[in-house]
Amino acid sequence: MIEEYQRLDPRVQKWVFQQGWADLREIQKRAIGPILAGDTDVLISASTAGGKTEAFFLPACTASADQQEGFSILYISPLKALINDQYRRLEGLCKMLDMQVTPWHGDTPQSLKKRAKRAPSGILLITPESLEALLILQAGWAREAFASVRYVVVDEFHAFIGVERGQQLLSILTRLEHLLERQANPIPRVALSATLGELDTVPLSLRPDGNMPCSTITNTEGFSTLKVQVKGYLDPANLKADDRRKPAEHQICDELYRLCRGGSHLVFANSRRRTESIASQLANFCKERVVPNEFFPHHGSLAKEFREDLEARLQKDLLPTTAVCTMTLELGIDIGKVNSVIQVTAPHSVSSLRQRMGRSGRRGGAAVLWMLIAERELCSGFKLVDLLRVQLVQSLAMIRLLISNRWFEPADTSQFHFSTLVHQILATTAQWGGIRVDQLYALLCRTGPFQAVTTDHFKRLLAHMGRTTLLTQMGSGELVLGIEGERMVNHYSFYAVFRTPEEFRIINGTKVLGTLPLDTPIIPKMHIVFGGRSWKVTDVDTDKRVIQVIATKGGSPPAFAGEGLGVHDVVRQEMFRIYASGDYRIAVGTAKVDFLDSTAQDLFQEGATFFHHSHMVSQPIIQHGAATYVCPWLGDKTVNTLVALLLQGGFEAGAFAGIIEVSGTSVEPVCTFLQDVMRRGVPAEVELADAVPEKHVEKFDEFLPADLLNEGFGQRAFESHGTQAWLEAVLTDQ
DNA sequence: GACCTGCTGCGGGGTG
Repeated sequence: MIEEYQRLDPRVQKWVFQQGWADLREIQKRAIGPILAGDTDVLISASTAGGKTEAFFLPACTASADQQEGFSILYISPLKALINDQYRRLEGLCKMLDMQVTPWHGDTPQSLKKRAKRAPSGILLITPESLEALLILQAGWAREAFASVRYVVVDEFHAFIGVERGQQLLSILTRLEHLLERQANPIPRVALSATLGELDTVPLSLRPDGNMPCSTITNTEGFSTLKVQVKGYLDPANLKADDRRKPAEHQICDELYRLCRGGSHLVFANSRRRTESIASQLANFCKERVVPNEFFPHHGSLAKEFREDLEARLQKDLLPTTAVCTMTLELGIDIGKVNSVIQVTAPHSVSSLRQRMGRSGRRGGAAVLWMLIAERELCSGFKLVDLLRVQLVQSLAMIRLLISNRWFEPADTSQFHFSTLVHQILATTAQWGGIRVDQLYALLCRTGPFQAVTTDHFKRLLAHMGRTTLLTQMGSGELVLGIEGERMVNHYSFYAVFRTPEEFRIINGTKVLGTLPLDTPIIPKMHIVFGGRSWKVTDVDTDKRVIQVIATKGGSPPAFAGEGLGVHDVVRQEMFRIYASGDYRIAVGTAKVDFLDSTAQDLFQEGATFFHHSHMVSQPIIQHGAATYVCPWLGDKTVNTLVALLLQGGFEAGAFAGIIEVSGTSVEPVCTFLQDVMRRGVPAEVELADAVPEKHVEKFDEFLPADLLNEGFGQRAFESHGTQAWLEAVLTDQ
């Protein structure tokens, strides 16, 4: 391996020496060959703080240090904060090589942009949205400035796979190669990513037409040691004023105070609302005990200065600090490692749990995960979900899948992304001024990322875009922007492909505390919790979109916006396995490890006992109280499909945590109906979507014709084939 | 019963 190091530019070697590094990491050594060769795409996959950035930049800078004119490295990041980080980190190395580095995003000073505009050179650090703007507004300049680009590198690539923004990025890269006439001789794409699930599928996510081979470099180190404990809490029913029992959240805050004070921890509380509420309770505990506060909230609605202060405090590691946070501290930002990670309420997915756990484990020590789960004290008339203790069992299933099976959810790459296709049709048309239909289809769907879109889809979409004046077809057959299309493309809000709810600024006096996405009314005199403190609303200005507040004591949390996503088949099947065996423990060699405290064990026994008394091992459809329950123990696409079918059949049905409740009926009519559905065959996803009234989920969905909207929505929400298979498996013998 | 990300060009006013 020493020879690999020798292949780096002497000035790069000198920089490595100055860092005081004893040696390069394994992935850094292994990346040198493929990056220097520059004849393949490269996937570099390693855990947080694994040295991925240097693995790319050391050889890439070696290869391009002496190129004088034009950008040589195009670096793309999903976060502005990450661009600023990388700018600081690259300064030293690039000074050594006399290379220019330019950060370029919405907050970058014009002076830096102007300098690069006059004399583009070296490394450009940019967001997909800013790159989109360059292609649309400055295509001629871009063609010159990027003419000799040697590498395109995408940071946090996992954050792009299978989502709208990733489709846009891939489409932009295809358009760039086309603009530079590099189709026959593509620019190598390098993806830097946290460890990914199914590595074999990633190259196609990086280059959908497979027009260049891909080298994969991963580090093999996993968690060295792992300590996990699940703690259960009982939320008392009918609390009275003089009750000595405490609500579950209060018990959890007591526990958090004990576990966290004096150390460095991350508490993931899943919603901004719960994040606020827990952080403010913990801050109160510190106040009551007259000790300095060390508990702070961190989420996307909080003003940047509050977030950055907390990030800096965590990174400096001089004072004990606990961040109560949402996924804002899950990836990317460099905050170092913490003593432990604490998950309050069930995680949303195994992959997110895995990312979070990766934040723990200092200096090669054990990673520590606590999971605090509250279930309600049982009362008469309770629903199946409570009786089964589903939240607890879902958490146990996720821990087992992560640790025993080393499994986590793969990205969903089967979507059409019609909304982003509308955007890319407009963007490409704007970039070229005019374009032929066949060229557009070849670019976006044959070489670009919209491979699932057929020529038939494409024609129907273009016809609709013509009818709604997004596009106009010239006599020559060329497409140009229509009146509505011009209006959209010329507004700065066009460049991003994801939808944002309307936000209000929260202001105390003259100080902006942060922003709040609003979909429920906030009324004057209402009390809210924000930024870890309680406030009283004094004024709501709907024109300026401002909420004025003054400080108070106590108060109920604000309502935050958001939408749900799906639990995977594999998670629900693992839950079924745990219920059926009555055993959640993890096998280590021949021994079985228990990782629950006594309250959690009791709660689990309650759920498992109910499961067995109701014969749910063999009976997926049971009656309880005035309702019948259908329990497929499959992912939310199948659950959604069954609910849609039952509603069409005239039943009243709804689903909670994967369990379908059909009210006011018994097992027999439900079975008869589902057997009938099975014999006729489950309708296609697109037909099920037709019965859903509100299907506008993504930003440009409102510009789709009804048939494409149904097809796209059906694909993301339903699963007909799997539902048919489940019906056949459980109903055939009955 | 979620969560997160991003954005141009131009004109007017102040400062050195």
